Amino acid sequence: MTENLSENELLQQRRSKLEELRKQGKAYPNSFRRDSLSQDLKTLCFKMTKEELEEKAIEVSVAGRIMLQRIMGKASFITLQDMKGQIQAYVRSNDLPEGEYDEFKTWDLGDIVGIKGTLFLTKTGELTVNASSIEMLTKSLKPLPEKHSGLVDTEQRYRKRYLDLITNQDSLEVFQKRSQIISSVRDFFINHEYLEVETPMMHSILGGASAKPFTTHHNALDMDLYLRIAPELYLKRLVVGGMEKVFEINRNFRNEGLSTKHNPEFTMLEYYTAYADFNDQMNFIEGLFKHITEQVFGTSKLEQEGIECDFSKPFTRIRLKDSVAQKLSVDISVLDNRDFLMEIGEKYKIENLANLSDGKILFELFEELVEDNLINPTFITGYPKDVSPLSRSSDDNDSEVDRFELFIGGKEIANGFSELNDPEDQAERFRDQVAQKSAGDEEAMEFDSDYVEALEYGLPPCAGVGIGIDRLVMLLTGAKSIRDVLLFPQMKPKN
RNA sequence: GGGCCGUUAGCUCAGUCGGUAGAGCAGUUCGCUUUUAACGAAUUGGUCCUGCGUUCGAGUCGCAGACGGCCCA
Repeated sequence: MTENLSENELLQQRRSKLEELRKQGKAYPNSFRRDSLSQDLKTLCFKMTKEELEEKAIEVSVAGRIMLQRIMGKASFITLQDMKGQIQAYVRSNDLPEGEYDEFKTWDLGDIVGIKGTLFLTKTGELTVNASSIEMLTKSLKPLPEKHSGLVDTEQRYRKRYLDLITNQDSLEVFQKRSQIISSVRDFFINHEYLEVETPMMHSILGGASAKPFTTHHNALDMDLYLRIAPELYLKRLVVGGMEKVFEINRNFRNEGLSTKHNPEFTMLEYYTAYADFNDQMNFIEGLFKHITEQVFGTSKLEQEGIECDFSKPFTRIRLKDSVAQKLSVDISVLDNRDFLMEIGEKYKIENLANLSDGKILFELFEELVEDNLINPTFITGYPKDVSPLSRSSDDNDSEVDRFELFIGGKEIANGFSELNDPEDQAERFRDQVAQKSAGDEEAMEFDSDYVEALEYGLPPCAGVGIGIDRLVMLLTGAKSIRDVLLFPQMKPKN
């Protein structure tokens, strides 16, 4: 927006207040230092009586944004908000130098101020700073959203997240929880001797997942690069290099539509463990979830879609084919029958049916019929090989791979498998991907010969897992949209 | 990509059958020394998302578009 002459009256009023501060040399100072945060003071004084507080006469400096004002003729209450919450201050004309109270009365909601004074309890028992000195630290030129409702307009909440955070406590709490969840994940891995690493975000070969990429260009090298869709192939190179336990928490980019479940950039946890298989990883995940829920929420029991889930108990494990057979109330053996699969596939309107392999049809049926109903934490195993180009083939069934996905609340939360470490098998799977790509599959991988070479040096038997952090945070905070767990979700620019 | 819904004061929202644009909060002015969504009185403030059309007259009806939300693919 361009600055124009007919500027809003509210803005003009505040600007002239700022001009007055400038004249007095009191605009935007940075010499005030606080020594206390709102919630810390409340915790400190929690059990003290009015008399005890008076006797101790605790001197504090607090700072924050004015969220509420109750202005009276010669004394006022204001509510300050800082990073930990809110605290009330009592500003009395008699306790301030001549003229300051009148100046104080021109302060606006949203201004950022510093206050020094002594703690006391009001007659209704609220901890309050009795101001002995006050200072305007940052004049706010724009009025805050309405004080009761906060910022409601969804679009503005995403575009101007700072206003959402100032006025909506719930929103702030989601992001505090997000931070705690990620810390808790890091703790868990570091305690289990994993090394945190960062691998390239810009890839010259597309791989590690099935997705459409963003493309960018490196000028000096005059070459196109993809923003990564997954870190997998780099992390496994590190395992070849002897980093036997590695994890990375970082952004992936996928060139797809936006929805309540998708943002073009999203955060992924991936980790790899040498000398472990997919069964070990399922056990490990159970431990991870128990750790996160207990550490962040203080309980392992959280409600999902109206059902209480206990994350301290072992998760349900069921084979993909069994779950589909159960849903259809048919014997598992009929799912090996192509004609039957075609018939059911038709019934559930699966596209391009004739060109799909049996495995792919089964997979699509699973997504269509079963996925949404997996509310309690459930591991699905026995994935078809042709939807899993990087997974190790199952020892006892050549058409399946040693892979699982974890579903909670009807959403896919984790995907893991025993890694394919046979370079010849891997080369074969890449060739298959390339064929699918030239047949028009935009999401197919490219042949990564450098990766195959790494495998030729020897990737120890290992297993890896990817967990979508945004979805995990949605799950644990009850957020309905991924935009509610991303500070700045992708939006179209206005104008 | 398709369907439905939304966009009115800084914010939260009303606006009937097409006939001068409304409230609460915020702001301004006055009063008020323990209030707490402070209170009482007065008062300022509008690109009704944009464009085109219908009409004597459009916030309201029609068409197109922008942005957003939800659902579906």
